Amino acid sequence: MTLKLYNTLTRCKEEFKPLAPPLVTFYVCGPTVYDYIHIGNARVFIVFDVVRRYLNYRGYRVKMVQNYTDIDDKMIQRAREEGLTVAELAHKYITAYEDDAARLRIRPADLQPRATEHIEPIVKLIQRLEEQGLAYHSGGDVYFNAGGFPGYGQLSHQAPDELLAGARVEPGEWKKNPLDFTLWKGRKEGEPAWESPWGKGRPGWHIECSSMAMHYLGETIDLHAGGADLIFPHHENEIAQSTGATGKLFTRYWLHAGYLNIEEKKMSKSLGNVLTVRRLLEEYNPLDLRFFILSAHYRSPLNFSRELIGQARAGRERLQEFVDNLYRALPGAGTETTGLEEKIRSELISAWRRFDEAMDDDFNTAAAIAVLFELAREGNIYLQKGHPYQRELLEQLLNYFREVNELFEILEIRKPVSLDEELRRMIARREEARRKKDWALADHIRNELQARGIILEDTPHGTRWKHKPGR
RNA sequence: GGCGACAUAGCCAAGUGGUAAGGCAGAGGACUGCAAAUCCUUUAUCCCCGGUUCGAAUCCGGGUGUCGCCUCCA
Repeated sequence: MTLKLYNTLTRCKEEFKPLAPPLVTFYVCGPTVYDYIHIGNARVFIVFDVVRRYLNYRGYRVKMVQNYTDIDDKMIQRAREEGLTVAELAHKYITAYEDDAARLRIRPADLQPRATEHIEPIVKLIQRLEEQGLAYHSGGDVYFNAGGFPGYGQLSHQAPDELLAGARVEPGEWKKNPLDFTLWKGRKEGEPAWESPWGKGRPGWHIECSSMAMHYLGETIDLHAGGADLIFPHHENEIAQSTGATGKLFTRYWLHAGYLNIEEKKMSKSLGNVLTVRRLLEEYNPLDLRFFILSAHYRSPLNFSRELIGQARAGRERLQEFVDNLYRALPGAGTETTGLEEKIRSELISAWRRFDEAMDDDFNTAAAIAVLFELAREGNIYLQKGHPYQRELLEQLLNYFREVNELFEILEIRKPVSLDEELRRMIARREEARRKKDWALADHIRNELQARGIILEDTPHGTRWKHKPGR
C-alpha cells in the first residue's frame, strides 16, 4: 500500500516518498501568539497532528517543527492594547496555546521554536538573499525582490502580473514593486528591536518560517503545512526566500487545510464570530470537537454550528458506547466460543485494511471513521448474541480501537471506574425491587440515580450502569 | 477582472467510469415490566442542459448557484 497525498504545489495527489526514509521532516506554521486560538486554528493543528501520528503509525520517523510567531505588527499592537510588553504578551498566549492544545489532545511538535530566539539565522538568511541580488535595503527596511525570483507565483498558480492587479503598497513602505515583501523592518519608536547589519529592527513575517524550517529540518523539507489562507502570500513567499537563497527545492509536499466557517460565514473579527477554543471548551467536550473536525476531509471547507456539533456528539457517543460495552463485557468473558467469533474476527481484519486504505488516500479521516462505525455494528451484534463472550476476541477489538484511537484520539478508552458503596447499594436495592416486580420502587431508584449522573441499563445478562455522557 | 474550490437524502459526509459508504434526525419492527443500549427494515431522478462511452455522481463542454484566494488572516 502506498500513501498518497494532495500536494498544493502540483495540484495532484502524489505518492509520498520522503527524501530520506524513514525520516520525514515536517514543518507546520504555528500560531501568532497575540490572542487565544480559535476553532479554525484548532482544525489545522488537530488535522496535522493526526497526519503526523499516522505517518508514525506507518513506520516513518517524523521530525515535526511548529513555530510560534512572537514578533510582528499584530503582536506590537496587541501588546499596547493590553498594556504588556511584546515578550509578556507572547508568554501569556504561548501558555494559553499550550493549555488549549493539551485540552484538545494535540501533541506538541518535537520542536516549537520562537522567531525572537532565531534572529541570528534569520539575519544570515537575509544576507544570503542580498548576495543573490534578491534583497534590497530601502528606507530603513530590507525587502525581497519578488521580480528577481523566476518561480514567483508557483504555489498559488498565479502569474506575477495577475497577482500585481490586487497588490497594494501600504503607506510608509519603500517597496520598489508591489509584490516585494519585507524581510527586515527598521526599528520604530517603542518597538522591540534586534541588532542587524541594516541597523536595529525586527524580522518580517515570512522570513522566520523559512529560516526556522531550514535551520531545524534542512534546506529541503518533506512536508510543509498550514491553513489554506497561507498559500498566498505566506507560503509563496517562503518558497521565494528559501529557494532564492539555496537554489534548492524548499518543500516537497505542501499540505493545506480547508477553512472552518461559522454558520456558513468566514470567521473574522469584523463579523464578530470568532470562536475561541477556550470559549468552546466551556461548552463542549474536546473529544466531540475532534470527532467533528475529523468527520470531514481535511481539505474540505467545514461549517461549524451548534447543531453540527450535536450530530457529531451523538455519533461519537455511539462509538464510545461500544468501547465501554466491550469493557463491561470483559469480566464475565472466558474461553467459550459461540461460533460467531470467526465472523467478527474477519470483520476486524477487513476494517483494519479499509481503515488504512482510507488514511493512505490523502488522510481520508471521514472514510476511516465510517469503517469504525461498521466495525462497531458488527461488534455490537457479537455483544448481543455472543454471550458469554470469548475474552480473546473482546480484547482484540479493544486493542484495535485503542490503536486507532492513538491516531484520532476521539474516544476515552479506559476501564469503567467502580461506584462508591452507597450507589452500589442503591443498585442492589433496585435489583431486589425488580425481582419482586415492585416497578414503582425500581423506577424511583433509577430516577434517583439518574439525578446523580448514573444511567442504568437492564440487559439480558444483568443490569449495568454508566455515567451520563458529559456535555 | 484574474485564479481556484465546491454543488451527493431533512441535516452532516465518503465515493473520480460499472447502476450510490458511514453518521445524525425521522418512521416501523425486535428485545425490555417500562426505559436505555443494541440489532433489523425504511428514506437519493448524485444542481441543470448537452456530449464522450456498452456503461458517468465520477470524464468533456456550456449554464446556474455557493464559497475562497488575489490585502492581515489558520
